[in-house]
Amino acid sequence: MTQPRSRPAKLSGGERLLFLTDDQLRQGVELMFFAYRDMVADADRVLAERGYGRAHHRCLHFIWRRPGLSVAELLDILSVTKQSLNRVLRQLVRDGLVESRVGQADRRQRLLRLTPRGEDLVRDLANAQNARMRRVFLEAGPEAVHGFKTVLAGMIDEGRRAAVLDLVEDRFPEGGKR
Amino acid sequence: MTQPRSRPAKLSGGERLLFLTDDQLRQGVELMFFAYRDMVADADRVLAERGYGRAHHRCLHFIWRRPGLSVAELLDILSVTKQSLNRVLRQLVRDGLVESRVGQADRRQRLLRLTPRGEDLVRDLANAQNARMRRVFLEAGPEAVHGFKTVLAGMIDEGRRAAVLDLVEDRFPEGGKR
DNA sequence: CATTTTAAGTCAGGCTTGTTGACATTCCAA
DNA sequence: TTGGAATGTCAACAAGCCTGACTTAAAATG
Repeated sequence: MTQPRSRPAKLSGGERLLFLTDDQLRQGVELMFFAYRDMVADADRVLAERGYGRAHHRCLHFIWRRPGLSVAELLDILSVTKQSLNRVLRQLVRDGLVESRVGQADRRQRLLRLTPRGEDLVRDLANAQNARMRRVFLEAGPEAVHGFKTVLAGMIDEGRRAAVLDLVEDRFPEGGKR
Repeated sequence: MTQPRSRPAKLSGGERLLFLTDDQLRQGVELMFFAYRDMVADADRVLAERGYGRAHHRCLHFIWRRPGLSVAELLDILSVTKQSLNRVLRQLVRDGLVESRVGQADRRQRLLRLTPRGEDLVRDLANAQNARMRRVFLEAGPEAVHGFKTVLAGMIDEGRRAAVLDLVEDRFPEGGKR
């Protein structure tokens, strides 16, 4: 930091590791900040119309992805405290977007699923957010998208990475759970 | 740069547009969520030791990047309200991490720069965050990193993209401003 | 010069989303 | 049967964002 950014020409043939300078890393971090901010803004607009926030979005999204999951499983995905999740979940149940059933096998559990109205909102949110992604993916091309995903996957904490990728890529190693 | 770089094969076959399915878009969004969350956690740990939050980090970071910028310019980069920024900025000035000087050309302005102690904290924060980026970039390789950046850049709101990329890539088109 | 506009800062109050702590319920295993 | 673990709820608080309504100072404008 505070070093002169030397910039010796472009990536020339045998030039390796030039993409690992502090400057390159900083650019990666800054791009994550700006891109993430603008990405979530799309969904925020839809949420604001209905008086919800990002916490509600995340909650709805992962219930949609794994219908019938327990509160504990959702807690694990979101990495928040159960008290924090519960406030949000209570609103969604009260408003009829999420249904909470007592588990049959273990009656301590509450198993969550979307109601039809919940599915409607999730669809609206996905449409808002996917529009940006679709345009960008199309412009950038499959090569770039592949690199994008590779880097993002690598940024996930090592200990959780496998489980998160199972979720994202729709593999369900513990799938018989409900 | 935004051109699809014509490297055939290498990906999952010769199929076209398969990377634009709703499922692929969803994966992109989810990966952004998980990767961003884990990335900022690195800096959060350093911040928590000193009693600061992410708002302080962003503030310090962009003052470091553009020493001598005005409050209005910082406001524009961060896209928050001045009340919100001011609370944070006041703490940083009080704690001696940021210096606020009256502008010479326009004495209404307050021009911001880091003190040596501010630079120390920025360095610590950058080290914490860069460690993850460096490992990931190294593992993923320059091709993937290029794709990563291309996609992120495309996700920035079109109206602001050019200005943001000037900032990120260290070009200063409006650089004579102070 | 008088007026208007701009830059910055402040006070008051509200919302979302995160936190801890205390507690009730349910299940299971010693 | 009893104690511990898992699950969920209630209450209180903090961070960090927001809006709205000002004030002060300086610059720009007519």
